[in-house]
Amino acid sequence: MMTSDRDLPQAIGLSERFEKGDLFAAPCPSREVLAHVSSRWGVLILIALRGGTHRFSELRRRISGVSEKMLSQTLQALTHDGFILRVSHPVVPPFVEYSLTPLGEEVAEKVADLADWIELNLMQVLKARAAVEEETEKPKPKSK
Amino acid sequence: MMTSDRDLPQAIGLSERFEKGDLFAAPCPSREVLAHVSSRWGVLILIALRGGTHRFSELRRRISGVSEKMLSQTLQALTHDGFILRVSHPVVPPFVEYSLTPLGEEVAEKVADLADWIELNLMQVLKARAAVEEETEKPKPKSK
DNA sequence: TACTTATACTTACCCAAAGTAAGTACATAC
DNA sequence: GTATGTACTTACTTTGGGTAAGTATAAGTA
Repeated sequence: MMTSDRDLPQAIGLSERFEKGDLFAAPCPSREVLAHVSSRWGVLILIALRGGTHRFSELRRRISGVSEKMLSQTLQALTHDGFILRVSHPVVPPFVEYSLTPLGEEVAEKVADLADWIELNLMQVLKARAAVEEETEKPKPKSK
Repeated sequence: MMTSDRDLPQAIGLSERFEKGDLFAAPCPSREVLAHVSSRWGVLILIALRGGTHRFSELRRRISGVSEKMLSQTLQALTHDGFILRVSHPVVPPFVEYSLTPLGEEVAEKVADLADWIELNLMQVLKARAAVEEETEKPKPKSK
């Protein structure tokens, strides 16, 4: 009963049912796209590439904490979605360049806006956390 | 050697080392905050609450596909970060209201911007995918 | 000559996070 | 007295992410 969407006839394709995209609908492909760009490493990759073209190993060094597997995997997803352009030079050792497509630059901007907000307001969040913890851990210090 | 940050003396706390937040640094708490707001359900919850106060069960029905466990868990994380205000009325059956704090409204706006972009440009992404697949699956149809 | 380094990956393995299903306490409606 | 609705939590299973190692090749070093 939670999956009422799945019960209706699916003669028409997903892309026709969601020309505009509806994130609140479980079967809408926009959720997948959002998952890619808002993923832990997707965000950082998009922001890093705003600075221009980068090689695989440059991204790996820039983004502290990514494993090669996840970097590769996330780059593939974003390339597949048309946000990133992958140019491979068939030389040895391998030389591959990644850059944002026009579509990618647009999302990257939105993602960067969000990231910037978080970086700028980090202290406020940390303070809010402390306040919330105080309230919930000792319910009545000396309330009226 | 990838975790060079962990090797330096940690006499000072994280919040002092990152007053401004640096998402590219693995040990910065801003990554955690970003993870909460950009998580699969975090995004949808924040957007849903932009429309005003909602009860737990209302959110559950609105956000197609969330389990009660994940809704509860994500609400707790966002409440803990100070983005959401939880007001519990001690009646039976339970009545709990969730709403955005001023801090929450700010992030929610950024998140909604990103979400809106994705919903609006879904078709472009879907087309880009088709194009990418075509290129990679049949390398040379009849190239020059 | 042999060893090391560097590149851009993939693959096997493991564990933590996410999803599923059921339980809880109480009250109102049928 | 059986069912329903509320806001959760808990136990269990599955999936995804993280870690480490492997791969092919060439230039650099001892």
